[in-house]
Amino acid sequence: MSGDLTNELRNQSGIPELDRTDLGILRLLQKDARLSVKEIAAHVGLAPSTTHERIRRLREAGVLGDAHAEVDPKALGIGLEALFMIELSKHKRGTVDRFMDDIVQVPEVRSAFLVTGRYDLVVHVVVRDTRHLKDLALDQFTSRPGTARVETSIIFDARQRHELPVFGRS
Amino acid sequence: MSGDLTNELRNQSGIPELDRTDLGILRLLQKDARLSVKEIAAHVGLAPSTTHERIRRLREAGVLGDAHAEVDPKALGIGLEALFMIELSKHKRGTVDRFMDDIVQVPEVRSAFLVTGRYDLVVHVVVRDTRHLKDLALDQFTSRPGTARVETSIIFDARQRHELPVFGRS
DNA sequence: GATGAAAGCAGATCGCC
DNA sequence: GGCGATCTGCTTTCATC
Repeated sequence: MSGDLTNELRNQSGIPELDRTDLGILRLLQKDARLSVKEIAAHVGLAPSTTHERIRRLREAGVLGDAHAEVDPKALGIGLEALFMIELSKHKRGTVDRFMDDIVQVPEVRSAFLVTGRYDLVVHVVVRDTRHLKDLALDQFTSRPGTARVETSIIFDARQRHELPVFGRS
Repeated sequence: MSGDLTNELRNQSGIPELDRTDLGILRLLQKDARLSVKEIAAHVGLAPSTTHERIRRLREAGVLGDAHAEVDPKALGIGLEALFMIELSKHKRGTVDRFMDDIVQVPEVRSAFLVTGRYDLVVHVVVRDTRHLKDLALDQFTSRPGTARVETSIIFDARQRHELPVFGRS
């Protein structure tokens, strides 16, 4: 491992310069992380060895992160998903950071957002059924110190994009 | 390929029975989809060939889906994320489904949830900056037919879990 | 940087238990 | 269903340009 290689890729803002090929590689791996180097090479028009080196550098620079497999929630007994919209009573840094750290440890929590606006937190949870949702809301959220109010929104339909857009830097 | 193998795994509810080993494999691949079959085999205590067959069956049954690589948003010029909380004026099936289909095609949209409660939709978007966020809100959401009101919540902090909990079926 | 060749290793198949 | 041997093909490295 050479830290110097990483620095070569980075400009003063700490963000590596990415060319069309890099962006192509990132796009393909966001769509399907199980693509072989050979397949990616064919798509971006380079040799497998070159493509392999590009991928290695993108990983080393932290631009390309881990890959995560999707699993069918129903197969795990997840029958219901919901959003908790939460208002906090205290807004001190320590309290809020602690709250985020704590709830992300709750198994049913899939993601948590600290936001501006009417609510302070939006938390996406997965549960077995409505009974489970009630228990989760009461045990882990409504009763938590620092929580002023929790609104529960059942999720009827969810859509996901796995490819981030590219805006460049100017 | 044999469709019969899939059916062997499934019970009358269309969900395959999963044993401890299957759940272990799913847990590992959710955490890191790039683990080799050999590494997974070592963790679950089976031979690589057996583990390989387990993984093949989980994929065939649709329990194990695609894998997606994470990319650093900053490297793509994404400087800001937000949630749009949307109230619709029409709640007919066709209108709502169409709305979901449309917005998930917008490059800045990362996920969209159709929910119960005060709002009808919660949409997670990624943008370059506040100017970009304003343009996106006005051009793609506020002005869209069927939209009654849009509240914008800037995301200060976001946490994600990649491992789903297991609730079993009883 | 990119390349092709070589080496090393993982994925995939199969007969057997 | 699980196992180990086998074969194939990909990943990874490296000398060369």
